[in-house]
Amino acid sequence: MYAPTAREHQRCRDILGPTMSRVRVRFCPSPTGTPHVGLIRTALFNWAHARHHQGDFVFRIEDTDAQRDSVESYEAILDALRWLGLDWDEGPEQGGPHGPYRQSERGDLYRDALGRLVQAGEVYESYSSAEEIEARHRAAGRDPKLGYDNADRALTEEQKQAFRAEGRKPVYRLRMPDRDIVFTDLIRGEITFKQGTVPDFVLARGDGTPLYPLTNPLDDALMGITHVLRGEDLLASTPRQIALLEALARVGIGEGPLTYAHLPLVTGEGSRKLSKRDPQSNLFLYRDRGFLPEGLLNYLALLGWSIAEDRDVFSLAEMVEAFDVSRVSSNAARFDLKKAEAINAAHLRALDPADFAARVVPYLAAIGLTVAADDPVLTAAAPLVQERSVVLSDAARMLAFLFVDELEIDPDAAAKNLGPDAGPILDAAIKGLESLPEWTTAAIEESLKESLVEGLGLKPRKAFGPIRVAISGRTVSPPLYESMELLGRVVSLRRLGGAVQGSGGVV
RNA sequence: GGUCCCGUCGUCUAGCGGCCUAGGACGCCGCCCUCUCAAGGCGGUAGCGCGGGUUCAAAUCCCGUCGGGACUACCA
Repeated sequence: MYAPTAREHQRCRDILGPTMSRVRVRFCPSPTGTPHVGLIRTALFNWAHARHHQGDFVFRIEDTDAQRDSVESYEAILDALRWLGLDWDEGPEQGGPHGPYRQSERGDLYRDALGRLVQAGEVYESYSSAEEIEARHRAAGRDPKLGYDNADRALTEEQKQAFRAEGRKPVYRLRMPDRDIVFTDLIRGEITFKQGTVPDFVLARGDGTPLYPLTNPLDDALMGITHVLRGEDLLASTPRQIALLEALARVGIGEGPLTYAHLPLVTGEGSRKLSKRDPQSNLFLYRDRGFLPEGLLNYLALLGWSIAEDRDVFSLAEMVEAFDVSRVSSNAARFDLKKAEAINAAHLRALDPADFAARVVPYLAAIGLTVAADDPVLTAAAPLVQERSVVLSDAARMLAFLFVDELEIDPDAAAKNLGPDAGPILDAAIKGLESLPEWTTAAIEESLKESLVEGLGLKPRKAFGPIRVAISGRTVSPPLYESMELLGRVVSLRRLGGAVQGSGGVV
């Protein structure tokens, strides 16, 4: 029977807070571009946190930038989550009590909140241009890159009138509190931002267009979010969000600051954040190659989290059971394709053979081969390639020779194994095989060994190379005798005969 | 420049003051198995950035230093 230790209990309280209220997390991508593996890792950790605590996983689309957002990208994100099996309790195409879940449809809410903040004096109109701010810093001998200097905090009505008369448009800025902002990050511990280091920031344009710094925390408040698990790249914006959440609470929206956990960055080669431009970041490239959702998710989980000291292959269900955000590592993690492949291969090998066969079908289709999931040849051959594959496209490629009419022989393989030496080997093989009473793996093996190893006195390696290439077109293939049995006597002999033409005939 | 985060094998990590002559995994190397390639088995390679301090005892706590990174938009 499970009994939490004192430490686990304390950690649980730290995570849930004193009220132990229902956990609600959110995944809130902006639909720009292709889903990034780092983004998906964030979704995974949020999802796992919600499921572990029997909480809610809210999915929200932050499409407030008409310039960059696209429907393709929106659909790609939904496609990605569905492919991976990360289901959401509230969100697009699912609904929920806090909708709409696309920010482009929440304009009224933002206007209302902004109005309340302005009325309460939490937010003020600011007319300084970037050039003016920089000029003031220079004049005062300060670093010009310091950012906004809070100069418009106390503008009088006359001054504002004067600016408007010049035709200038204001922006709305939140008045930051005059004190340090301290919060406890679930992963990093206590973090302090000194008073005065975070300038008043822009919430909305003069025409009322709400910006991310407003909409993101506001929606969190409106949707009752309790925990924010996000990339470390957003750590620096936390004091602003806390200040906003406090201001919102004062005007009757939400209950103040949330609990934060800043996940380590996912880096690429070198130690830089994995770029959106780097193909390695593109989730769909992994799907196209035939990564399994469970394999990729398992690997992504390893980027910052570990399930146990001596294990790193696990299922999603096991992850949900064990996931504890406070045990996520705080240092950046490099995306390592080799390891991702190894983890995926482990999941691939663990698949039930019929399941594996069914999953290979789309990858056969991708190379132009229409094969039914219950095709007997596929059913028989799938297990032979299952443990030889890292991704499903590997399996499809290895299986292809069984389903093509005209075998295409890899030129390198031919050069290596179908040279002049091959003629006699192929001839001897054909001669032995032709008279076989039964076309079975065992019979084929016996025949080939007899005619080549014993008959011609060849080393097995030397003997079977040409046969393999003639049969499969490649130097790497499923086990030879099984392959020949599956191919059938007629096709096998035809391919061997064809190879003789191409090699021995040249001599 | 400023603010903040981070620093254990090449990489991802375990480690929460004695169980650490630092454990696992990927990678790499070697051997075994073997019709190719895998898988599997066995063995090996390699790490606490540095300097102080606290302590009987530090990878673990503190300070400093060096190094890396993120952010620094009327984008999200």
